[in-house]
Amino acid sequence: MRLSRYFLPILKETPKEAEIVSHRLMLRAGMIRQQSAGIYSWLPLGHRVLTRIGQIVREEQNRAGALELLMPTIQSADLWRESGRYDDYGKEMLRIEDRHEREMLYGPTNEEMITEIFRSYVRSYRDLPLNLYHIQWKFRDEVRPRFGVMRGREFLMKDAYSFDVDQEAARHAYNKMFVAYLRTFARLGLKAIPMRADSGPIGGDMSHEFIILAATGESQVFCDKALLEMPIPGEDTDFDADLTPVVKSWTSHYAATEEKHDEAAFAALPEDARVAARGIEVGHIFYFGTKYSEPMGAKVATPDGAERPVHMGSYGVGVSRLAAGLIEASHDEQGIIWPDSVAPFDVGLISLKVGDAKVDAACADLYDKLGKAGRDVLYDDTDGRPGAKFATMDLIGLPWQLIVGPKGLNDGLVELKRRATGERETLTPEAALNKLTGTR
RNA sequence: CGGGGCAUAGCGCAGUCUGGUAGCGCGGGAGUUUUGGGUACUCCAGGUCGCAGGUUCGAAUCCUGCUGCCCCGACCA
Repeated sequence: MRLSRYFLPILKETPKEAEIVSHRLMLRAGMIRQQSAGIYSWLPLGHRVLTRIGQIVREEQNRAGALELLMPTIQSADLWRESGRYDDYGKEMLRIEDRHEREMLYGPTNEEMITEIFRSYVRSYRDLPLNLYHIQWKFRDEVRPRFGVMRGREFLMKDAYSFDVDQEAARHAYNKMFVAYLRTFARLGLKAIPMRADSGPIGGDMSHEFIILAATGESQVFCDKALLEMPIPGEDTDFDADLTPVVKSWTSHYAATEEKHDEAAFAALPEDARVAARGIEVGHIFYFGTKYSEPMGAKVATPDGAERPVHMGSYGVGVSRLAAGLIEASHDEQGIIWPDSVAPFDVGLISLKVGDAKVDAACADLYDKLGKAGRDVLYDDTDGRPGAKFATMDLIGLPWQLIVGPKGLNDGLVELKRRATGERETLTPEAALNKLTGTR
């Protein structure tokens, strides 16, 4: 993409409403535009990031055997009356009325709807296990939205729902998502730590929040340092095999949010193993048994011939929140530092002198070859000052900056800068290409 | 939902106390200059001063009501 043809409304100054760093940087980098309290438009740069995060989440859900579908944002109040949640949910639910004066709502979550889908087709335990998910916008009318997309009212979430014949099978479904989440967050370049969460009356030990560590996180968390160095299950993980050992290894170390913190247990750890940090919740998985299947009549025939309500769990990932969470976890004074896996572009190609024949030709060649090698390139072909160009690239945080100017080119050289480390390297265009198109 | 605050040009702000017909910086346009880390200068465009009433010869400024937004707390993916 040529910057001259792109829509990248950079702000030099920080809008005053932005308090936390991710919100400031998202506004300054032209990623989002607030439309109303807690409601945002995703501008092209932000949209790319959102899409890439969603894609990684999707790939890992699929790998774990979950099936993607898409449910609507608008739901009928009747459905929620079946579970009893229509009256329980309170003002956080945005209730609306259609032209026929039917009561509708903008879904804050989809347990009822997925249960309705399940019950109308599935009759036998032979069709289980089943895990259905979608990536869809949700709306929760938070009293006080804040921190940009970190805590908006409208947000993009991946929510998966598992259906199993009994609790034991449901545990396996739970473990699969547990492992999928470890992989997902690792691929996003994040250290995410599963922490025991409140599971309500049914969940038992089957409820975990996945928390990423970031200096500016919203809540205090405590954990064993060992969790930060734990190996991530590989691509070749067999999701049909028993995953209990993996889950056990992750849950056997101390990890707790402030609410569940046990000072004594934490103090029992060796001093250098105690990590007290700030965290951001980016995922939540839990088992809730027959909470919805029972009242909504989602039953299957079991091997012994009886009909029983299915055991369910649900598994959320805050996709739009992750965009902000990633920035909280990875930025510096200059701006965002995207991990390679979610960066809106792989390379920022900077022409230091637009109009100079040699520079133009070298840039065009590099742009072309990088594109053909499958790299997303943002080519700054605008007629601006070098300083401004560098500042913009640093702000939007592309992993690599390839800098082409007349001085270097006279010696047949260009400069390659790694955004994360600030390392610069002067090399030939060919060498730069090799480096950028080698391993991702 | 309790407490506090803000609303003046695209963004950041001054002007409001003490009423007299709106200004600065950044950004945008034209140009000169500069040419490897937000260059300097000149000129230009851009505002129903959040909305509605009221007071007054005259309201961004005083009064009343409303709306939107932000911050702290409680709550939450």
